[in-house]
Amino acid sequence: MALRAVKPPHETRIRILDAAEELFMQHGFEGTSMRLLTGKAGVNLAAVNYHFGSKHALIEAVFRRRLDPMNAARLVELDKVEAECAGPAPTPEAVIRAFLAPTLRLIEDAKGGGRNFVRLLGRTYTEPAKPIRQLIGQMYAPIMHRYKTALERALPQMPRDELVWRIHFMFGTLAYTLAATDTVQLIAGCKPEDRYDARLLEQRLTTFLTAGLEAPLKHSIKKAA
Amino acid sequence: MALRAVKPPHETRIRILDAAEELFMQHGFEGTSMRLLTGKAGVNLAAVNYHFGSKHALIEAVFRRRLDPMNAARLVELDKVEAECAGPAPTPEAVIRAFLAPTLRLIEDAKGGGRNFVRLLGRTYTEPAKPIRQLIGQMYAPIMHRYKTALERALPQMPRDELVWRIHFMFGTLAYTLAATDTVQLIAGCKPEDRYDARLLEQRLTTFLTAGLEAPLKHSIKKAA
DNA sequence: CTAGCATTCAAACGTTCGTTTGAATGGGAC
DNA sequence: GTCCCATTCAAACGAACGTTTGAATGCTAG
Repeated sequence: MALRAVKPPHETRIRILDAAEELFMQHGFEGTSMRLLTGKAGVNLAAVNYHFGSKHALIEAVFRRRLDPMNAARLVELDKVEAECAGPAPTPEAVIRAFLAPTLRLIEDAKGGGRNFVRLLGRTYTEPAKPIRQLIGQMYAPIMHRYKTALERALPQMPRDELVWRIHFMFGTLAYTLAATDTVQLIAGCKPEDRYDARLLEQRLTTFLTAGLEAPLKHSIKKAA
Repeated sequence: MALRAVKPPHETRIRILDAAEELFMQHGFEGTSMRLLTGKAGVNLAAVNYHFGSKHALIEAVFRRRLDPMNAARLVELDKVEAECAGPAPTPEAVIRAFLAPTLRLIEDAKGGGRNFVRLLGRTYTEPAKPIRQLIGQMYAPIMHRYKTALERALPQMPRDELVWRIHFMFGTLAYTLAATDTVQLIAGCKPEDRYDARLLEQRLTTFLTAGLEAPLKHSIKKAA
C-alpha cells in the first residue's frame, strides 16, 4: 500500500467482481451473501448496490466480463479455421478445437480469476434459477448458430436432429469437466496439478469429443417410435 | 377424498418427498423455502422438521429414496452383462448400456417423480454446497469402483489415467443431458416429446459415449509436460 | 368411555437476507 | 479557500428464512 502511484480507474468494481467470481463458484449465487462478498472484497456493504445496482446485476456483470470476450474469441477462432482449411469445410476436429480453445485459455490464466470463472460457468449451465439460465442462453445464442452450421458442413451425412443431440452432448462434457472438482478424484486418485494442465486436457477432450461426434449411426436408430 | 379405504403408511412423508423432488429441481435447494415446499405438499410448515428433522435431512432423504435403488440396479445390470458375455470381459458398449439403463428407466417413469428426480440429480453433480456433493459422492462410491474395473478389463490397452478422464467425460455427458432443459432447444428447435423418448436417448448416448471411450490415442499425448 | 400417543396445527422464535438511507470523506476545478 | 461531485461508510430497514413451541386433534387400545 506504500507505493501506490496512480489510482486505478474502478478498483472497487474490480475487487467486487473478483470476489464474486470466487465466492459464486464456491457457494453458488444464493449461498453467497452480500456481507460475505463485500467482506472478502474489502469494500463496504453498500458498494455492490452503489456500483452495480443489485445482486442480480452483479451476477450479470460477472458473466459479461468474461463471457463476451470468450465468445468473441470463439468466432475469431472459427473464422481462422475456416479460412485456413484446404477443402470446402474444416474437419470436425478443427471446429471442436476452435470451440475449446478460448475456454481452455482461460483455465491457464491461474492468477487471474479465469480458472474460477470457468468452474463457475460450468456450474451455471445447469443453474436452477431461470433468469440466470436465460442470461447465459442469450449470451451463447450467436456463437451457437455459427458453430452449428460449421458442424453441419463438416458432417454433411449426419441427420440434423442427431447432430443437435451430439452438440448437446459435447456441451455437457465440457461443462461438467469444467465444473466438477470431486468426481475425478472419486473415480481414481488424480493429482490436482494434473487436473488443469490445459494442453493435456485439450488433447483428451478433443479426442473424446471428435470420436463421439463422428461416430457412425446404427441402423436401429431408424426404427424409433 | 370420499372413498379412502385404507390410510397410507406415511402419506405426509411421501407428499413432502414428492414436492421436494419437484421444487428442488425447479428452484434448487436454497431457492426452495420450507413455506413454499410445505404449501405445495399440502402439509403443515412444521411437518418437515417433525418427520425428517431438518431441511438438510430432507435433502438427504430425497436422494436416498431414488439413488440407492438406482445404484443397486446398476450393480445388477453389470452382474448380468458380465455373466452373459462370451469372452473374458464384456464390451465397452455393454458396460455403458448397463450403466445408463437404470437412469433412463427412471426417465420413463413419467407420472411418478422419476423424471423430476433425474433432472435434479443431473444438477446436483455440480452443486456448489460441499456437504451435498459429499453425500452424492459417498452414494456413488461403491458402483464407481465396480464400473471402473469393468471398463479397465473391457479396454485393457487404454492407459489408466486416460481411462479415468474418459469415465469422467462420460459422467459429464450423462449429467448434463439429464439436467439441462434449455440448451437443446437453444441449439435447434427440438420437440419436448422427443427429449425424453428414453429409447432414442439411450441409443444416442450409447453411440456417442462408446465412440468416445474407444477412441484411439494420439501420439501427441505422450509428449505432455 | 377414557387414557395414551403419534401427528397436525397456528403462532412465534431469533437470525440473516438484500437493500436503503443520510451523513462523512476526499480529491479536483475555479 | 470553497464549492462540487463521486465515493465510502455505519446504521438501520422490512421481509423472508429455518426452526421451535405448546396446544389441539384424532385414532387405537384397554
